[in-house]
Amino acid sequence: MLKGHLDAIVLAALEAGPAHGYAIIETIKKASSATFDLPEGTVYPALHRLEVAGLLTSAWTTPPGGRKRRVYSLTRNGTAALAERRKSWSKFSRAVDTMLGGGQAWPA
Amino acid sequence: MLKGHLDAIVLAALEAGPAHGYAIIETIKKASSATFDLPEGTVYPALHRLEVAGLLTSAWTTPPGGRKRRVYSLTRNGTAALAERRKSWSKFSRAVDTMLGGGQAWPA
DNA sequence: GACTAATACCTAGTTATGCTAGGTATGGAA
DNA sequence: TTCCATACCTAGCATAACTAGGTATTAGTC
Repeated sequence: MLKGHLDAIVLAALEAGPAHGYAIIETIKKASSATFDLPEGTVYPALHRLEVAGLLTSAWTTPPGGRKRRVYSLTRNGTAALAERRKSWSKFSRAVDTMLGGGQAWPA
Repeated sequence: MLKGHLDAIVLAALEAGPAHGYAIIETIKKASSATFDLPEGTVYPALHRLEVAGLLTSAWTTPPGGRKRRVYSLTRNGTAALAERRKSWSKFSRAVDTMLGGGQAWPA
């Protein structure tokens, strides 16, 4: 369970530039050292949600000699939402760290 | 939304010693500087879940000149589960910090 | 040429979680 | 006696993430 922070992670993955769903999954997997190996059934619906919410836009592209891809980009609102999510993650994680006692319990 | 970490927080609140539901809510509120101001409808069912799962035990007590309280204590399994939760929180939060870019974005 | 793996997308339905919104009851203070 | 804080409870709702299926193309292997 990604525990409500999926949106922030997906938005963050798109901060560096537009990408398609499958690539986003790979990016998240690599960037998190495989801690987050998200099934497609998690990510695709999330992308749809975020697009409906106006935080992303998508466009179908067909690279030469490649398959059709749906490429997502952050909208202005998406960028703002990401900043918001970062802030609330920061607050949330600091509070949990405090509750669980220091938060520095397991280095490495 | 406590995002799946409610159990860890409740277990941690009981680490210092047995407590009843209402007190647990107050403890969590204070310890988190009111970041977590949990409604009773969140905490009581969670306590029941944790008891059914064998991580807590409860006993009704009536302090002299006071109301009946249900006091919860960590079981051996509860203590083990807390350690487990701490570990997975640590892993989870480090991964999210990395994804969101350093995690040190908003001090204070 | 056939098969398999990787790429690339999708959705219906299940599950769990946390919350809303209600309810009960007692003790102390105004 | 009225109100607030304490102290417990539950039914039902909303949402999130996952399972488990499906389609289709390209590249590589046998």
